[in-house]
Parts: sequence; C-alpha cells; structure tokens
Amino acid sequence: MSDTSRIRSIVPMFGGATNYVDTLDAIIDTVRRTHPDTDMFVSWHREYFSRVSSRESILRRIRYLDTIEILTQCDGRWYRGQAGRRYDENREMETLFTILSRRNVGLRSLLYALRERSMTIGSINDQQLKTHPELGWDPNQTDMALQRVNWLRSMGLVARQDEIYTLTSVGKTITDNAIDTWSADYDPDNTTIEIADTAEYTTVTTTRSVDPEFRATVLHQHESECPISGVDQPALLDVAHVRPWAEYPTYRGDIRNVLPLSKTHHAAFDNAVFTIDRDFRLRVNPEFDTNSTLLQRTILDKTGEQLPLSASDIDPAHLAARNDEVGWI
DNA sequence: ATCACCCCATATGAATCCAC
DNA sequence: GTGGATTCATATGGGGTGAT
Repeated sequence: MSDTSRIRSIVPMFGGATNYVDTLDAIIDTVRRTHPDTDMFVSWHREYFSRVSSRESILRRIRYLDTIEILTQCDGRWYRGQAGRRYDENREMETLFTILSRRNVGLRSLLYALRERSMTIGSINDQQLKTHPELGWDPNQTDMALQRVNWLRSMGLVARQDEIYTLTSVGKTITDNAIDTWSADYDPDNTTIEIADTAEYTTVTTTRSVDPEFRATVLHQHESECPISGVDQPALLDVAHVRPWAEYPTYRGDIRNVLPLSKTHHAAFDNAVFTIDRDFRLRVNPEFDTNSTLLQRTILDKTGEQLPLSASDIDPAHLAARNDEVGWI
C-alpha cells in the first residue's frame, strides 16, 4: 500500500484554510465535465477565484493533485486520476484522507498525536519535525504545519478554537480506522513461549507491524528508549499495547495505551513475565526465574522499582485493566 | 453608521534543495 | 547542469476593531 515514494510537502488549496476540500471538489467537477487543457484549466482558476492570477501558483496546485493521482494528464487535457475517481465515487473524507496520507509524510502521525491531546500550531510544528526529522523545515516557521492542519480542518477531522487545534469526533473515528488500515498482522509461526517450567503461563504471541507513523509517534513520545531495559535502538524496539490489540480495538491507536519495549521485553510483557502497577513500578511474576543475566538485570533485580513513566505517557486505567487479568498482582 | 487603522491569512515570486 | 520539488519571504487585501 505504501510502495509509492512519499512526499514531504503538502500544497494548500485556494479559497482559505477551511475550504480546501470545497476547492478540490470544484476542481474535480470541472475536470470531469470539461476535460480542460492546461490553458483552460488556468483560466478556470482565475475566474473561480477572484484573488488568483499567477499561472505558476495555479500550476503548483495542479501538479500536486497530479502527483497524488487525483488528476492526470493525457494528450494535453486533464482528467480525474485513479485516486480522483475513487474519491469522486463517494466524496468521503476517509477516502480523501487515505489518498493524502498515503503520499504525504506526517498526516497520520499528526492525527495520532492529536488523538491524545489538543495542540497549538507551535506544538504541531514541533510534533511534525521531531516525529519526522526528514521534513526538515525551519522550526521557527509554522507555515508548513499550518498547511497540513488546514487540510485536516477542511476535511472536518480537526477543529480550531482560538489557538487550539482539536480532533473532531469524525477525526477520531478516522484515526481509529487508520491504525487498523495501516497496520499489518503477521503470525510467524504462532510462537509459543513457555515461562520457567510452568505450563500454565503458556500463551501465544503474534507479532504485528503497526502503522509506521504510529510507531514514529510512540518512539518520539518516549525518546526511542525502552523504559524497562533502556534499549535505545529503534530497530530493536516494538510498540507494545497495554490493553491487548486483539481484545481492545478502541485503544489500538491510543498513545497512552502503548510503550516502546525492546523485542525481548515486549514478549516478556505479553507473556506476563512482568507488569507495571498503577504507580509505575515494575512488578515481576513470582513464578518467574531465570539464569539469564540480561533478564536478571533488567527484570528480576528491578522488582518494585519505579519506572521512568508518568500518567502522561501511559494511562493508569489501562495498566489497572491489564493487571486485573494478570492475577498475581 | 462610518472611517481609519491594524492585523492576519494567503497568494505569489524567488531562493534553495535535490535527484537525475 | 537541469528541471522539478520544496521552502522562505513578502506584498496584498479582506476583515476586524475602536474612535468619532
């Protein structure tokens, strides 16, 4: 689904911050009806928008819509592209969001971040630049962040009150769907891990590749460090759900329901070797024993120890729910 | 209600970056 | 080096605000 190369810049539409989608709809309508050549298309823009005149400025928008396959050019005339036709079938914002976020870096991670907390344009700027260092625009300049959030506002996914941007209920729904759409299950060989000698703790572990933008959001939140083991190599970190993925679909995209755990500690967590109590202390399964110095040092020896976590990282209610099921805490 | 002024969003041109 | 993509800075104009 993401084999096409991704682009950094998003292009604002004419007509103002909350009207990008209206503008896009009008463009698609005129293209479907008239299949204009480029000159006609430019003239149409100049007539439709009183403040617009620059050919280059118009072409910049058209090229962008071409890049994301909303439009396509054939024999000098403009048509709806494959993405444009798909969106035109239902004009649903979820479809449009999928089209945009497939090509533009950072839109999904912004929704994941907004799902957890409302943000100012300054914090959105910060979130985008830190979660996606490749964006690399001037941190003092918020234009780029504004263009992104204006697309989301135009789609009705984000609302602005005063200076604060908040996810709408539609936005929340689309965010929750996105975490499913962009994540992929795979189940290597239904790995069974036995803990110590006790068969009763035998469980099944499935590995999952989460949406890379969700993962990036989580790693940024925790500065790419496993709070249990201190492992700080992104390649060695998994996104671990406190309330399990399979049983709690509503919390799949909740930043405060996940931790970046080293692959080993992720498996240990999923298999209830240890857990975290509501005061963020490490609690270890009393049945757990090991000769591994690694596991002794990072788990056994840290029994009862305060972890570098707070309620802004992880929701104590999620920990409590999980611990109710663990049994020994 | 009208006018003058200010502020801010946005359209645009230019500079810069980057892949080929 | 070239062309396209991306970023940056600024002019423009519309809307809001407060004084008259």
